[in-house]
Amino acid sequence: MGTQHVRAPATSGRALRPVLRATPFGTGNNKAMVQVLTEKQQTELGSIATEVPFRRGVSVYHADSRAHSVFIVKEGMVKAFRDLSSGRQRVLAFLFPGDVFGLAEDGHYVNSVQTVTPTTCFKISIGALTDIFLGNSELELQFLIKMTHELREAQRQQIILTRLGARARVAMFLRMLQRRDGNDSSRIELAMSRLDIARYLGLSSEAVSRATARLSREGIVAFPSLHVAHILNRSQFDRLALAA
Amino acid sequence: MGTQHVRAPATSGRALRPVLRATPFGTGNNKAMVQVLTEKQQTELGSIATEVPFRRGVSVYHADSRAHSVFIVKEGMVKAFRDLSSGRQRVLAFLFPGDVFGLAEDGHYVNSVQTVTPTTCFKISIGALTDIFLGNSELELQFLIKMTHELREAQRQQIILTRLGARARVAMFLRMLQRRDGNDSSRIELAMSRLDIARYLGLSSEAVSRATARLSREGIVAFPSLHVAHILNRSQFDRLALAA
DNA sequence: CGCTAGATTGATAAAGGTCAATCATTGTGG
DNA sequence: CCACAATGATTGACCTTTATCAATCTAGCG
Repeated sequence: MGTQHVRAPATSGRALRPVLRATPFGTGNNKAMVQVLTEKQQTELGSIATEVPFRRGVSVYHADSRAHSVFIVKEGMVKAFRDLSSGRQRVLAFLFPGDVFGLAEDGHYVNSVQTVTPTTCFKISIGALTDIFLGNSELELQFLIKMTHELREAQRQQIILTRLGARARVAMFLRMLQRRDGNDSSRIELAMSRLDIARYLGLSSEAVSRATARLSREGIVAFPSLHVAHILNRSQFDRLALAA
Repeated sequence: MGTQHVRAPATSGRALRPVLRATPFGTGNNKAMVQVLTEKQQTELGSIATEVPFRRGVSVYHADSRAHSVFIVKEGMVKAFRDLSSGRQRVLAFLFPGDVFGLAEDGHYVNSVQTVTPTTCFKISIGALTDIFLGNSELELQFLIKMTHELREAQRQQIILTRLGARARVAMFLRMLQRRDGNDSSRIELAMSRLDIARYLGLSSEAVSRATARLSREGIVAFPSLHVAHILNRSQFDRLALAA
């Protein structure tokens, strides 16, 4: 149990200002993820949120446990996963600042969530959240937009998981991280382990190793350290990563 | 263009009564999908909906086209898919009565949608829908619940698409259809083609053929016709289908 | 500075993709 | 209503890919 429940209620000091990032329904954002909350919405949401810090590699909650809270990542990164009966683990998503997790089904969490890096989350009681929704349908709309966005991400992932070789999967994964970072820098931070990448891409960790080794050998991507990637040949890289 | 736009506004005759099926956030439904709209919500939604019939195998809309409407399946079945640059097609979901599709990103549809069987949909202008959301946050909440539910489905699919053999994937697919039908009958209707099943399961159509042949040879599932499956050995079947 | 978990590399084998041929089903026109 | 054409399904042979097993290797961490 890594949960520390270090409280930081809105009343103590500065008000909390959660950020929610998504691609809105309407035109105008060129499909980019943007902050979808107005200042007013941030304040209202912040008023029912607490800030919870987690160390790296600790559990936020387990699948099938009773769901009391919804979380928004403020800082850091977590993984949402399920442990399969085979003993293996499947990583369904990596969640970054501005991402939501913890919306339940039938009162229970569907996935397990663990931190990958030290992470701070906004924690919001599900009851309080739905209460606020009743009086603030615009805020609620932002959550609807966010969940739609996450559905699209999951569907994109479905495409990657089939009919794509290990090399291409790794390339698309790197591109995903790159776009998350926002900057178009050729330098990409890989906070998660190779094993977690494998669990996310539906490959064995060996296959991930071989794919990175090959990308490196081919001069497309350099890996100066385990947790840093550097795009060397952008055109080759894009050819792989945009294959889908 | 299969769209016929045969209008059936709420004012002409009986009011439309859309059904929205999902697993609510809260406890009490044993994870089953239920109708989440109250009669009042059905009426309100129906008042801005039209009913649109489609023949089988026609396009409802194309990916990346401008999004004007959201759809709810009333009767029949559609598939949501993307055409990949390789020329192949990936089926992301089959949608049944009570399912929603057409929520956009950046003003454009994300997937293409075609009917598999003759289908009737409720068609709702996106503008009218978001307008209604502003004054009816409870109705909006049902859509949030629905999108969360669809996200879970997509994640379940991610699990199936990796680390599961062709035989097990087909078994899980049959089980999914069985649960959709609601009844626990051992008879399952397969309206879609083998090729669409393959596109959904991330397999070649040959692999689907071989998997069904093997299930049949092993006496687990019989296929009296191309579009009907019959579970013969329930325990063996469940062992395969519940593997994830 | 060693220890341990994670990462890499190599050899082998199983699973599914691909290509090719045949069979079945469905829809069409006579 | 039937014959035939066309599309979809099945089966077989072969090959590519990746999982698996096993042996090092390395990077963090105490």
